[in-house]
Amino acid sequence: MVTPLSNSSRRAAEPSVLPPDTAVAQPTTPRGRRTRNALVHAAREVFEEQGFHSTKIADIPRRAAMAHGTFYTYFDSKHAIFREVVNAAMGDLFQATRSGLGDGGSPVERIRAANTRYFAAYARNAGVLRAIEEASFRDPYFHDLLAQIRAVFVDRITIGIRRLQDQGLADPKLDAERAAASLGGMAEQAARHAFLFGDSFVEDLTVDTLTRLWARGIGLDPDSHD
Amino acid sequence: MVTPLSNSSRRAAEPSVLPPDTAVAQPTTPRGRRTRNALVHAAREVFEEQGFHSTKIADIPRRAAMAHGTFYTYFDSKHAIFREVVNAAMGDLFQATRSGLGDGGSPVERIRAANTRYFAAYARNAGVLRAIEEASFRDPYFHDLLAQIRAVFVDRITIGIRRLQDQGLADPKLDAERAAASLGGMAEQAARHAFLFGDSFVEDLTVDTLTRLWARGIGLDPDSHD
Amino acid sequence: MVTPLSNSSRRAAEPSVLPPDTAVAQPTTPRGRRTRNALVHAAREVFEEQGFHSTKIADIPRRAAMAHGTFYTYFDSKHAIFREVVNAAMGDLFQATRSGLGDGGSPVERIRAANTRYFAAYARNAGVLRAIEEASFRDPYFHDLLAQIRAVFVDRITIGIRRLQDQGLADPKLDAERAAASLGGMAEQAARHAFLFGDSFVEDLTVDTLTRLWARGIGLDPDSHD
Amino acid sequence: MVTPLSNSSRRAAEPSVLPPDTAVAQPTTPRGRRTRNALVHAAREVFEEQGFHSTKIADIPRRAAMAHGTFYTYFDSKHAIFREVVNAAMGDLFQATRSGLGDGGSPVERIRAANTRYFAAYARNAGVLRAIEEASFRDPYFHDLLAQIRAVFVDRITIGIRRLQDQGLADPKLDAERAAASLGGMAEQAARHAFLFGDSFVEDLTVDTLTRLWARGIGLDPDSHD
DNA sequence: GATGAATGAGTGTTCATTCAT
DNA sequence: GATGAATGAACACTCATTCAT
Repeated sequence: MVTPLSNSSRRAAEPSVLPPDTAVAQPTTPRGRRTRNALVHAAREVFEEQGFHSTKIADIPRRAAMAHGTFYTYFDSKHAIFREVVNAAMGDLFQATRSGLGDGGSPVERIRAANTRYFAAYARNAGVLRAIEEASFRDPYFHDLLAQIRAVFVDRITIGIRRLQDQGLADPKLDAERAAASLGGMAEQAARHAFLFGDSFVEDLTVDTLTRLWARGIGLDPDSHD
Repeated sequence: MVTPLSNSSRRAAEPSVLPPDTAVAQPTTPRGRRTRNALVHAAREVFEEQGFHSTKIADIPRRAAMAHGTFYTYFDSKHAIFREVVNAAMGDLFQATRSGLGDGGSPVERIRAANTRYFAAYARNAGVLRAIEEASFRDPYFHDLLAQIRAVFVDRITIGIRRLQDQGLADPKLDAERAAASLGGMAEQAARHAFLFGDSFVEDLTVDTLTRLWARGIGLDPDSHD
Repeated sequence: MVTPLSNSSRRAAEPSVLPPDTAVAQPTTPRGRRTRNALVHAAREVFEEQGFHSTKIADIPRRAAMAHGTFYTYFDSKHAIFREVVNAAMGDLFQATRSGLGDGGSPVERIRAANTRYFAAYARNAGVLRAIEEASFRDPYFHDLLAQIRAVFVDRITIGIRRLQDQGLADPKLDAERAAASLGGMAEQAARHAFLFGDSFVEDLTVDTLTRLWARGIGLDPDSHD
Repeated sequence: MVTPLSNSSRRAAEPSVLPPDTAVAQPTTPRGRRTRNALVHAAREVFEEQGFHSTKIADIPRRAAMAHGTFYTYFDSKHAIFREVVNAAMGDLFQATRSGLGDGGSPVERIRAANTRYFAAYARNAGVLRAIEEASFRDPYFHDLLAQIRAVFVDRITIGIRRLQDQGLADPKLDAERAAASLGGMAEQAARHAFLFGDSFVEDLTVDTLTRLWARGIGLDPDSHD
């Protein structure tokens, strides 16, 4: 889902979505570090432009203006360097959707704010997210990664719904976790279409519609301001 | 989205999502027809098992127990035979979600019924849908195909929402088309997770949650029975 | 060379350039004869249009609007059917350059007339001649065939030069046979460029220039009329 | 025609018959240069032995004792490497027939000398010329290349004939360019038969006969020594 | 005889990976 | 470390030929 809502508490124990790196070699010299960074940077560009499968390993050192063989000094495979690219992008996604949340405003306003931040973060990382999705069809590592990312967001949303249920504001008959999965999926799908597949996207209208459906779906009155 | 709602009317003019076939040769003899069918069946199996990109052309005639070259008697490319497989699966998807609809019951019950049929049809064709998604990342033909399929479902849903708005049952402030896209996306995403990615799926609960969110999202009371 | 001059005598013993056919089967029924003829006719068209190597066996029955397999009822190979096509064309070439020759006029006029007939016959069979040349690079059969055709023409020319030398009209220092080969080659090359390679060809001027060079080359005065 | 005559002047502006190279990669290291050269050398051998069409790409790296894939490091296609081979051979042909020309001797002696040099250069490059002719039947690039080569030689001869006409030595009624094309064609055809098709070739006799026909054809007395 | 489907050896091309310099 | 050339397994595609109907 890769979708927000509250998040509120739990600044600490977000499960590590980012598995340990298994790069071939960690550079020991500054020169080595520079080369490695240049490769990762080039890789992000190439993956964004060409997607995962169309990217040939040779494309990456070529983009970084270095010799083909240099790639293998630092990475085993396309898979390995893509992990690095993904880790950076996912860090941004989590940070952006977490920071400055959960404070003021009515529940509906907080849903709207979370959705707005979510769309912004998704848009920034759309190229990488697209490549992850593409890779996930054949690569269990990236499949699981996406599942973990979604779980984080679903957890956040679940907590938010439960709190609203506890406060008597949301429909107590809803299965909070399943509702969170559904609503998060709705937001993710909207973002996928807007940013991965290039469907027309009018931000305000989309966010507004999503927020109305979401709020009313769980039993809030989207037009109230309490 | 690949999601239903009503549709009721318009049994006739669903726009053709299935582009004209461009097969290399149409067999003229029964034997040829059998061989071609065997290839298409084998292809469906292989695509379901291995996805689109991992499938090598040679896998298909091998699965059908015939010579490699026979493939090229009937098809130009992996792309060409996959179209055939896809056409059959999409035909089922449209038929199943269309037939026997829109009749009795309250609006909420009709939403529930449509979602139930949708999930069933999606499950039957999950393997092919997964391969289409995979192919769509690199192949504009399949990208557009998915867009067209979604458009058909969004249209159906849009019409249903508009009717409920006309009847004073649904929130008139909703942008019907955008709401349709969002709700259809919610259902599609749920189906994707359940059937493409193997998330746990408890049918009744998922359909129930979706239906509640959907109904209340557009302003219906999910617990009313009118 | 494939070039004329006199020819005069020797109506009989022209060496057989056309080797025995080795077709797979000679049809015994009228239907079979029709089928076989249709194949040969189609083959000529296809070879003229596409040349020898580019022609695929399947092209020939397809052009003749019959089943692919029928080809093998009558011919073993592309080579075999091409022989048939070639035999017919070579027959025309010999007949046309032989008939109505050697009669009236001065020696120069007879040379001019022979060249004119030669160019006409070459033009009629240009497509086949081009295909023969193409085939001759890899196929000794057609290589030898061209050599034999040239030999016939060179023989004719040699005899003509010898007669003129005997009559005191041509340079007695010339090696008649080698001169015949050279002059025949000059005419053949002119025809190749004009008809095989599509160089510009102004018939009168080309024939006139060739005839002047040829006549004066062997010692005749091209402007005398005796 | 690929035939000389004088040329004398115009040492400079011979039109470039050799189109720009379109090689895939130019090696940057000595090792790479060695490999590429080895491929070109091997290719020349293979093309000379087997002709153009019978040569399979795999034959070339095999002859050079390297891996199949190495071919594609430097060349796109058989066509591309053949261009390299051809460029070298054509360079020799032009240089050899140009250098040391036009100096001493009577006009007839200069024609004889040019023919002698031409036959020698043709013989050195016979294998490549044969392959070019073979390729030219299906490949416009090589067809045009042959046409350009001939045009260069015809130009040279035309200029020689015009000079002799201006000096009152050659028949003023001759169309110089067409005569050049004819005489050049005669020489080329003689060379083709001798070196491409293995006809018997007695150098002195052939050159002598050609020279006599050529000289007398344009109006010179082959037995005069002025 | 005629048909047209089936066969599979032959060839071209790509690209991840290794390795000598 | 960096370089870029060399490798060869993997895969796509063609087409002459055979053969059951």
